[in-house]
Amino acid sequence: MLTIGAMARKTGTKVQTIRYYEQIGLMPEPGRTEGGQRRYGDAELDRLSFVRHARQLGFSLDAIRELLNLSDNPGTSCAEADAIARRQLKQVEQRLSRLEALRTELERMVHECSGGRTADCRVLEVLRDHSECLTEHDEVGL
Amino acid sequence: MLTIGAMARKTGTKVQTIRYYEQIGLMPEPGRTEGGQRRYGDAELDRLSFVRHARQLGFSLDAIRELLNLSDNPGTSCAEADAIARRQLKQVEQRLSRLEALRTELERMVHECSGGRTADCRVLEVLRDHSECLTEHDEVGL
DNA sequence: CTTGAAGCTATAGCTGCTAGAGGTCGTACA
DNA sequence: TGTACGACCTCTAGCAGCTATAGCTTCAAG
Repeated sequence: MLTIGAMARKTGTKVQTIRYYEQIGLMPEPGRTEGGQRRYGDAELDRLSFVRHARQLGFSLDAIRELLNLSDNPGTSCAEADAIARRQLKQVEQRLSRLEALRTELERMVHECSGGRTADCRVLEVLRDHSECLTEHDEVGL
Repeated sequence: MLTIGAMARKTGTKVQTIRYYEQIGLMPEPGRTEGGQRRYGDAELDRLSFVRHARQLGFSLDAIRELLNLSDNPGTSCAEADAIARRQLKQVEQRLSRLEALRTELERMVHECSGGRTADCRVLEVLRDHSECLTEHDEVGL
């Protein structure tokens, strides 16, 4: 039987975060000692690992909830899990291309700065005048 | 004289967001009509454009506050603005490499899914067992 | 003079945690 | 058996950066 602290150590999660997952229904309510402290078994450890791993891959808590449901019903088609993963991949790709545009723009800003006075600082100038941008970059969004 | 709605349209900002920027001191308190409605001039429009553009480039509101201060004092050295931009560039580069690792991992998950039952869905399997990952991907962080 | 869009304030909510206060439990050691 | 002390408990508030709602007032066109 694992304490919440042991769970936290094994999964690299903060104790508070585990309690938060319980609160929002991602983790089940565990058993308690007589004094009211949580005690976990291996199933809960696996579930928490699943959640953490999915978070590291950038899945939202809502997506993870769905994935957990699918994982709990092993007979159903995996098409849905696949769809969720594809959606996530698409998002990551979109973010990547936006970030690449930003990198280009920032590099240009930084390389053109000659180190003089702010009056003619290229960094500030570019920020002042959007038309100087080579790329479109509307919304960074995560 | 521009209404808040006109400002919003011209800069692609929500009206509420402009009021929010005023509240946190990023935008100055504008003049008002007798009835209490905000009226803006060109200086405010420029400032808001600056803020929005910097946001699109991923700068935090705190960084923008600093950049605005520098922009307001044209005599000072632009070294600081340069430093802020470089910091931002570094962050973007870090995010890029993390996202690239995620993309690789997600692609692998998705490509290996054969479309069967969730019992042996590769997507769920990978999530269950972190050791199957080829790359390290601790923390996505924005 | 009326109508309706656009403005106003104030407050709460979103995601995904994280931190703090103030108190209780569990266990190892003397 | 007592006690010390770390780990646990609940509850609440806070972070970024907005966004949305409710309930009201103002502005400008017809």
